[in-house]
Order: sequence, then C-alpha cells, then structure tokens
Amino acid sequence: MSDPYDAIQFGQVQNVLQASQERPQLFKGISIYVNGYAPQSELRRHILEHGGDYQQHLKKSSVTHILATTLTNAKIESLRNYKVVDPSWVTDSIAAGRLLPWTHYRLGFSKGPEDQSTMEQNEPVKETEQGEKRKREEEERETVIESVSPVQINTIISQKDKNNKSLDEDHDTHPDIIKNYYKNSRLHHLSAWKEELKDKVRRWNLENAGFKGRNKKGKRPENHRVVMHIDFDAFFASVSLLDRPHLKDRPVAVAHSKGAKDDSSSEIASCNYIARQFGIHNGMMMSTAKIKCPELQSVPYEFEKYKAVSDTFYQIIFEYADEIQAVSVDEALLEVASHVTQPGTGQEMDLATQIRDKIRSKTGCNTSVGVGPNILIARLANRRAKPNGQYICGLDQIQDLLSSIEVTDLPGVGRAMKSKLYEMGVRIVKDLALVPLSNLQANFGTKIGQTLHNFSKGIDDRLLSTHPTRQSVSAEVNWGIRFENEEKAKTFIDDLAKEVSERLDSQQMKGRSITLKIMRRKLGSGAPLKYLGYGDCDTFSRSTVLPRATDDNQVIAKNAWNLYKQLNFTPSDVRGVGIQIQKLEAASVSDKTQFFGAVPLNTEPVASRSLGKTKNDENTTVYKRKMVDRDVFIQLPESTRLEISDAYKVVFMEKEGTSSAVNTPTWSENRPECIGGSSTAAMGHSETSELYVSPVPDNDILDQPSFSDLPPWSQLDPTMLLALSTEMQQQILKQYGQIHEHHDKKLKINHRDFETENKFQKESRNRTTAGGTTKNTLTQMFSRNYYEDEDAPLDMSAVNELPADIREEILENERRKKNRQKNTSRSDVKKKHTPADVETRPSFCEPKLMGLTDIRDIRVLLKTWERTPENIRLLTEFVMKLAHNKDLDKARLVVLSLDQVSNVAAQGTDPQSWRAEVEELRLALKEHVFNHYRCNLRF
DNA sequence: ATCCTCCCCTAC
DNA sequence: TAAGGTAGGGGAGGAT
Ligand SMILES: Nc1ccn([C@H]2C[C@H](O)[C@@H](COP(=O)(O)OP(=O)(O)OP(=O)(O)O)O2)c(=O)n1
Ligand SMILES: [Mg+2]
Ligand SMILES: [Mg+2]
Repeated sequence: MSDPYDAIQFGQVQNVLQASQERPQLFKGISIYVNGYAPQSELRRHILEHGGDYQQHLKKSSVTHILATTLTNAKIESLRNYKVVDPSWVTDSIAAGRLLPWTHYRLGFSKGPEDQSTMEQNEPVKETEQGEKRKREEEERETVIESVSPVQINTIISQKDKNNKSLDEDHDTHPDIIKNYYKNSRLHHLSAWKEELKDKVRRWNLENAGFKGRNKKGKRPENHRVVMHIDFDAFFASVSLLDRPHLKDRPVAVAHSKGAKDDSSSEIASCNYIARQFGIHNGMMMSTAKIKCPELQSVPYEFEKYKAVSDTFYQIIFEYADEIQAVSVDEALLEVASHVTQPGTGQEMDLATQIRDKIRSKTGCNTSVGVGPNILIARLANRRAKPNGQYICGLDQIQDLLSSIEVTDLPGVGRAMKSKLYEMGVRIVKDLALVPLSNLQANFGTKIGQTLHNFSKGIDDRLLSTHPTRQSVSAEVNWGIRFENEEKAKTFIDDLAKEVSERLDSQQMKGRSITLKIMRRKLGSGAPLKYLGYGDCDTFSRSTVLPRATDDNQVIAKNAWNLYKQLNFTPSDVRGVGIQIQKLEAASVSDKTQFFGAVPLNTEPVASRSLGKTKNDENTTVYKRKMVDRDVFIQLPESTRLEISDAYKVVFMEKEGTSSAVNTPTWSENRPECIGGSSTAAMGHSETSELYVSPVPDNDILDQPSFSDLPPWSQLDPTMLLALSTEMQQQILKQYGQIHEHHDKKLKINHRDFETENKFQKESRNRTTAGGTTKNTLTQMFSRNYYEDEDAPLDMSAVNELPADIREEILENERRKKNRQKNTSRSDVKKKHTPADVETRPSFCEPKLMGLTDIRDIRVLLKTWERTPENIRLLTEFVMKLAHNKDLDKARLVVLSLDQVSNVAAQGTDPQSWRAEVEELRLALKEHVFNHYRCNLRF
C-alpha cells in the first residue's frame, strides 16, 4: 500500500480490480501497442478488460506485442524485433476464451527496407538511447535527429505493467486520454487548485464583507500595511513524507519516475531541503538530480493529500486574515494589519508563530512566513526565512534584505529577464537600483521597467488581488503530442474541445472568443530533452470571435479545427495544442439569448484571415447571418438540409434547455448553436433549434459586394426588434454596422502569413525586445525621411491574388531580402504606406511635455525648467515615448536641447545641471534603437 | 486614445 | 518511460 509506485495509480488499480472480476484475464502480463489506424477504442477496451496492458508508447522493452493492420515496409523493418500481429488476434482470443498463439496472426514479413529514417529510431536498441542521453544538457539544444516514434497521445493508451488502465468504461475512447493525462499532471493540478482556491477566497470575501470592514480596518486607522506571505516548505515532498518518516532525513524528491533508472527525464515537482543541498531544485529533471545526488529517493505524487492539506491551510488563514490572496495550493498572501496595533513590537512575530504552529499541528507540515510592508518585501522576507522560519522585515531592514539578493530573486524576473539583465551587467538588486529608469523602460517597456525600478528600491504598490472573475478558460496539452496525420490531430482537437467545454460548464460560463494555440517544432530542432516533450518549438495562436457565447464542445471543436487548418502545419511537427475561451459570460445570461427573425447578425472578422498556405482560400470566410426558422429547416428534406450544411455554416441557436427552456416549450431538444465547417462533413445537427450562419467559402465575397441577401436595414421589422431585449437590440444594431463597414474592406496581407511560414522571426524576437513581431526597418529611422520611403513595397493585394504557392515564394523572397539588407532599404511587407498612413500619423497620440509638443516650445521650457525628481521623470517618459513613436529626431533634439541648457547652466548659476540626465537619455535612446532596429544610433 | 490580435513571460 | 498546465500581466503593431 505504501509502495511508492502503486500509490501513484491507486485509483486505477481499484478500477482494474473491479473490471477484472468479470472477465478472464487473457492478456495478463502482456503489453500491447496498437499501431496507427487500427480501431483503437475497441481494441483498447478489449485488452484492458482482459487483463492486458495497453502501451501508449512504443518504446523499447515494455511492449511485448504490436497490433497493426497495415504497415509500411519501413515500419515493418523497424518493428522487426516485436511480435507484430493482426488485431484479430485479440478478438479471436477473447472469442475463444483463451490466448491464441500470436504466431498465427503474425503480420507481414520484412521486405527490402525503404529508407524511412524517422522510423529507425524505434528499434529497441538500448545503446543508442543511452548514448544520446548522455549528451543532453539542460537547455534543449542538440542536433541529434529526433526519434519520431509512432506515438500519439490521442491514439494510444498505455499503462504500466501490472496496473491496467482505469477506463471510464462508459466513455468512448478519446476523452479519457486527456483526462488520464491531466490526472497525472502536477501542473494541471496546480492550476486547477488555484482556481478553486480563488473561488474559495471570493466566497469568503462575500461572507465576511461586513465583518471585515468593521473589525479590522477600524482598528488601524493609518494605512500602515502588514503583509504576510505564508508558504509551505517543500510542499509536495513534505506531504509525501508524512507517511514515510523513514525517508525524512534523506534526500527526497517527488516525481513520476520510480528512480530505478538514473536517466529518467521526469521532472521533480518538489524536493526536500536535504536534496537541495546537492543543488537539486524543483523542476529539475530527475536524471540531472541523480547525477548531483545518486542517493536521491523519489516518492510518488499524492495529489489528494496535497489538496487536503491545502484545504486545512486555508481554513486556518481564514481565521486570521483581513484579506487574502490565494497564490497557490501551498501559499497565500495575507493582510494582517488588524493584528498589529504597534508595528515593530513583536506582534507580527507572535502572529506568525501562532499561525505556523497551528498549521504544523493540523497538517504536520512546516511553513515559512515573511512579513513586510508590501507584497514584495513579504515575499523576499519569506525567502530569507526558509526553511521552517519566519522573518519580519520592518522599514529598517528593507535595504539589508534587498542588498543581499540577486535580481533573479525578484518576483517577475525569470529566465528571459534574467538573461537580459545579465547582458546589461545587472546581477544583483544593487546593480539594478543604479540603472536609470529610462534605461529599464527602453529595455523592458514602460510598465515592467517601472516595476523593476520600484522593486530595486523595495517599492511595491500592488494590493492583494481581489480575484476578479476570470477572463479565460483553457485547456492545453504540450506533452506526448505526435500526430501521424491530420485525422489524428482532428480527433485530438475534438477531445480537447470537449475538455474545455466541460470546464466552461463547470464554471457556468460561456465565451465568445475561441483561440487555438499550437506548438510546432522548429525546423532544425533535435529530439526534445524531455521524453515526448515539445523540445524547441515556436508557438502560434489564432482566434475567432463568435456572434454569440458558447460552451458547446462541437462549436468549439469546429472553430478550433478551422483555426488549425488555417495554420496549415504538417501534423507530425505539432508538439502542443491548446484551446482557450475568452470574452466570457455567465452561462445563465447567454442562455437568455433568444431567437429572432431574419436578422443579419454579424460578420466574422475572418475576412482578414487569408492565410498564405492554404491551398485555396476557403478559409477566408465571411460569415453572413441568415436566419432560418427552425421549423422550416427541420421540415426540409434531408438531402436539402445536408446541402445547406455543406454550403453554409450552420448555427443552431437556442436556449439552453437545461436551464431555461422555459419560454419556448417547442424546443425540447437543446444543443446550442454550432458552426459547421464548410469543407468538413455536415454536422450531426439533430433536430433542435433554428438557424444558421452561412460562410461564403471563397473570397469572391471580398471583391464584390455580397451582402445582397441580407435584409437591408430598411426592411428590418421594427416590431420584432422592439420585442427583443435591449441587449439584443444593441447587438443587432452593432452587427449591422459591422456588416456595412465590411463592404469597404480590402483584402489585406497579414503579418501572420509570414509567421506561419518562417521561424527566424522568432529568433530575432528573442534577440530583441520581448513580444514584438518583425521590426520595421531601422535605417529609415535615421534618414530624415522616415515617412516617405520610396522603396516601393510589394503590392500585396496583387500578390494575394496569386496562387498560394507562388505567393508564398514571393513573400519568402521578400522577407529574405529584408533580412539581408536591413540597413539599406525598406521592405516592410506588413505595412502599406498609403498616403492615408502618412496623414493619419500626427493624430497618433503625440507625446507632450507639460502640454507642449513643438520642439521650440520645449526648448524654451527646458531653459528654465527646474530639475526636480518629478520633472526628471516627466522628461524621461516624454523622450522615451517619442522614441517609442519612432520620432527619434525629436527625441534627439530634446536631449540636445537639454544638453545645451546644462552646458550653459554649468558655467553659470546652476550647479545642478542636467548633465547626468542627458547622458542617461542618450544611452537609453541608443539602447532603444539598438534593441528595436538592431543598429547603432549615432548620437 | 483605445481596442484587438498574437505573441512572450512568469508563477506555482 | 511520462504525464512541460494555465491565468494573467504585458508589449508590439495594427485597426478604428
Ligand atoms: N516547478 C515546480 C514548482 C512547484 N511545483 C509544485 C510542487 C511544490 O511543492 C509546490 C509548491 O511550490 P513551491 O514553489 O512553494 O516549492 P516548495 O513548496 O516545494 O518548496 P519551497 O516553498 O520550500 O521552496 O508546487 C511543481 O510541481 N513544479
Ligand atoms: Mg512552498
Ligand atoms: Mg509555493
């Protein structure tokens, strides 16, 4: 029972036992992998029901048999060492009630090997693997050819030896693969728990609203904050050690790997402090950790226990806190000023002791506590206190606290920012405090720059989060994704859509925006460092906005699939998939949405989505709303309905029967709306409600006015409109507006077209500032005429008319050209410099200094401007804003003006010259320019 | 100005 | 074997 490995899958074992009672365990001890196209779900169920082991991955030793119907020659070759049999072996054996000899079902004999290098790696050759592993380093940067295994998380289910898979027998095959994955994913649990805890705190806030206001805040009139940060020591590890006291004094880590092998690529979720002495830390790979400490003991996850301890923890802090911010399952921020009448007299200390003791007595676990006047200091204090300690940081200790830490210890400074700061020569917080704000903002952006600046001085204005209602619900899987073909990808996206849909449901939410996120391996990326991991990838996302909020899995799936097709990736390159829903509404609200007559509802913004790579542009759809009465639709002949479904995206709108079919008893059936893809099979729209949304599947629509079939505004029945809710009326009116605007839209190239095709862009992004897409030309910034660049850009509307492949080539060329000659000419493909652009420009938020924009006025101002900290700040912001707006000339002039002023002042009255600021700004500008345009500003 | 999309980043 | 999820801050650039 306490065997580490079993404990992980305790629940599964139980289920297996149940299943075992009924069926003969024909396949006991047999481990089966099912190849590609075989009927997965059936087979899997059969195998599992009869005691077999269904392997998810075809990887070396554990698999004993492979089921396959067809195999390429190369594959047969690569599987030579396995027992490859026809699936009928399983069904026949079951029918026979005994295990039939596999040799009778042997599949294929190897013919001459056709070179398929990707498959060779599947050969169960241990040495290669070991050799590769040794070369691996922390950063996934190797050139070893990736061993593409025929493994797909969505195709194959696996479990380990003994334990069969616990299947939800009722369910059909796929969804539970995802469920099973999440069940074992610590990060998923972490995220899910956090949402639960936020909910819990929200509820607590509501219940205690009156009480808190009276009691606590009244007590301490001044705004002296006392923030307490509580965090369990080595949380998972501590909890897992509760039942394993014998391991307490040994280095221990929580991980999936059993630790039999030392080359496991599983990640350490949490390790105890003994292990940390070896340099081991959370998130480290087990293999790495084992090198540092071969005696490291791994213990299994016990998610239920973690959650139970966490619940106890939160119960306790509810007793003490004025306010709470749920940070994590093992961690929270508290406002506790009401407990401190005399700051700095030890009350904080006592409170911390009391709370920690209570937690220890109720959970058996150690926590550490940091207390400070703001969140930042509380966190840093906690860090200093760890493990099993507490540190109260008063104003006097702040400098000391800060001076002892590295920038990396600041919250918000992770991998990327660390490396950037290091490049700037900033390693410790003291270094950071010396960097001018302008410099930080030039490098990290306004907000982050400011935050870093503040943090370096111990300043943190943030209040505890009140946990506002969430803005998105998503589900993603970025592990084990290896799609053999499009169909597999589609199946997976369907399943993921179901998952997201369930999550929406459980939150009573619906959403109008659907985003698909895909990770795709980079062109030259080697094998991922982590087993079945995503390795070196680019990520892409595409989104679509629906006319109406949905939580329906089919709607989500359809849309996600359309987005997937837009990206047009090679399925086998995909390494991760996510679906995110935004623009959320309470489900109860959107349920009220009613059907109404012939009203055009919306045009999806999809028009601008023309994607370079799709063979035709059928994805470039414009949705027109077309209402069809449900009863009419239902009465159409089946064939006609199918026809309609093919040509149009069919949307079924209606009330959610579950909650509010009240007003429309006729609509007994309720599946909410769904949007059918134009090219895919018609949806199984059973009966249900009404209507429609028609996509017009080609881009002709973009060229000729095409909303002719929409009822003109004048013909809209005002009675009907009036009958609707105000909300609904507004929506309709808005949609009308959109549609008409749409007439004027021109087909436009979109920068995303390039992202789809190229990856160097990302590199350049990584090199420069975060987040940007391709930078505009650089040099134009210095030649005085940045506006008018003569270099005629591509006529994209013309290019867009070309066949996709040719277009692609042209664009590719264009990009290369741009990249090569980045210093001489411009070829900003993304942006057409129409005259309109030039004209519009001035209206684009012209930065002001004390209300002034003209450089002459500013020059005058500067001559007499006082050098106060506030003015310094304003000036800095002004200059950087100018730079930001690419008004480098002006930025430079301002600084030069300042320089003059300071020179004049220096020889005369004012010893307080602006000289330092001049220098700072000069450098910040150069920095900005270099970061943005990769070239040097002569200044 | 402000919004929107598509990223990147961070934390646990 | 292994289970690299996810919400939210924020930035760049474009559209409006
Ligand atoms: N990369 C990580 C980081 C954390 N966690 C999980 C396991 C941790 O136990 C828990 C809490 O995270 P902490 O950052 O609080 O780390 P610990 O509690 O393990 O250690 P400590 O807080 O003492 O530093 O979250 C994880 O699975 N993977
Ligand atoms: Mg902790
Ligand atoms: Mg924590």
